[in-house]
Amino acid sequence: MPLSPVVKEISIAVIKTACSNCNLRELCLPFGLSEEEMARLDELINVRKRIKRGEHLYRAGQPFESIYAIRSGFFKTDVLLEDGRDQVTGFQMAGELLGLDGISNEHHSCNAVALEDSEVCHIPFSRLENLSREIQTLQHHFHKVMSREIVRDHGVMMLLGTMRAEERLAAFLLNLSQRFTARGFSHAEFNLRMTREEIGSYLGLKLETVSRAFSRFQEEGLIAVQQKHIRILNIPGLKQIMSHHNH
Amino acid sequence: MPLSPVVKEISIAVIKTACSNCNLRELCLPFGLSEEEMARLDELINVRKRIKRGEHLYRAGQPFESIYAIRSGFFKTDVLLEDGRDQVTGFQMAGELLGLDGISNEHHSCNAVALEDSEVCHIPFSRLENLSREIQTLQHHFHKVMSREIVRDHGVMMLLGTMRAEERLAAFLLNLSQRFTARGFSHAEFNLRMTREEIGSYLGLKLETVSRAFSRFQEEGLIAVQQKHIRILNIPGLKQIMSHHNH
DNA sequence: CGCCAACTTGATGGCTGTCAAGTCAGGTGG
DNA sequence: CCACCTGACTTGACAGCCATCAAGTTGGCG
Repeated sequence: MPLSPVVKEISIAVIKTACSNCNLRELCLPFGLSEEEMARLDELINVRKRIKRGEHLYRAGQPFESIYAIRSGFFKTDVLLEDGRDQVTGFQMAGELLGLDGISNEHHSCNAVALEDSEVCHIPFSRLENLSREIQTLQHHFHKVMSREIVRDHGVMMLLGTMRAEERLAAFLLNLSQRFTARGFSHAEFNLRMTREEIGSYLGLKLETVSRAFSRFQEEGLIAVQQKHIRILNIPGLKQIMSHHNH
Repeated sequence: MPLSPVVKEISIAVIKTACSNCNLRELCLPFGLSEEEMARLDELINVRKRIKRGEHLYRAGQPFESIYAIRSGFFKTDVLLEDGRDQVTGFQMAGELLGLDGISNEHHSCNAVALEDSEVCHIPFSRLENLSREIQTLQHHFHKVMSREIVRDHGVMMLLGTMRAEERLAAFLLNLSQRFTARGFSHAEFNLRMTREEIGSYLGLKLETVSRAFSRFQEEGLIAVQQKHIRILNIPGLKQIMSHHNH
């Protein structure tokens, strides 16, 4: 497990918050809870932090105490190998949880970095465990969230293990589109928060290959790219590329 | 989520069992429990099933009801894409849990196949949730196990995203060796339960590439290969290959 | 003994990495 | 306001790793 160097203090503003008023509660941890149960969750999740673009929410090696729910913004997580190689393991957006990897060792096993100015809800993990021993719905939903993370990771393994560059990028764009849609944003038009290099790292490709694939998609009329701005023009076309698997 | 066809009934022998007598309890779910707590877990995990080599423990698409602890034997899990591609997502051995991916959807998202005659303990999941609402140690340990699975998957993503063929195979062998050691077997000599094709699928390589890498390791005196029998001769050498990352 | 699956080894080709040069956009300072 | 600078991106040329195709070998089992 790579240990990170001493961490400089990051500027985090702290605000009161409440799940019961949060418009993400259908996506996030409170899903399925009654009014009264949600009030109890509110007692626990009462701190919100602002993280500025580029700042770390946590770093690999730091003691694990809390998980975080993204209230707004965009994050990446990445892992570092001893020999200097690193890889982005995921991009997280509003309503998703960060820090689940830290439960296993009592230490975080990856870095979480804000890709834009963001706000997260701070959830002390032992208190969450306490509460989920009392609220079955919460317990079960939390287990589902962890399990979903495992399933997601299997999907990424599939992508990395069996797909070619353009298939990977198509899958990536479709995934982003679907997640933006679930949050009420346009499914067809969005700004990428990450660089080509970060996309490449996530997809197991070099940034040049990502760039070429974007250009190729544009030539074929599947998308319109202008730097970080993406418009998806042909979703079925992308799906076909994703599962072409041609010989 | 790929749905599997109707599943033929598999021959499963059912036996009484008990965690308190199990020599894997330090690796498995009962870890850290008191005598009395373990007795309560025993009430829940009272069925053991035999799975013969080649049989499925469960299939993608089947309703999820239970997780399984491997009592003895060896499994693989794999996922299938709509277009026919598939990939092995993991190899599991004694003391490890199977089925965690099914919690998220109420349906299994992968297939679990025995690679040798095996025995598993059947753990009804809702009863496990009930009990872990009462036993904090059990709850926390279960969370750790799920989290460990996430961390493991990140490691595989790293492997698939950044390593070359020989690095992947070295990492794979070292991982197997370490897990055999943890179970009291020789760290240096073991039989592979899986084919070259299954290793390749897991590592994102073709079977020919796996075979060539084995031959290369043998030429270099790092291992001795005879079909499925492996002797590891030079662990530091393998570690060096794994993290060579040379230019 | 013969068959078959699993494996090994060789030859070739293609995808993607690498190296390099150039373009673009945004931010800073004069 | 504009020039400049820098990081991000694009595009091209080439090379290398691994996939593909093919042939042969091994070992287990009926």
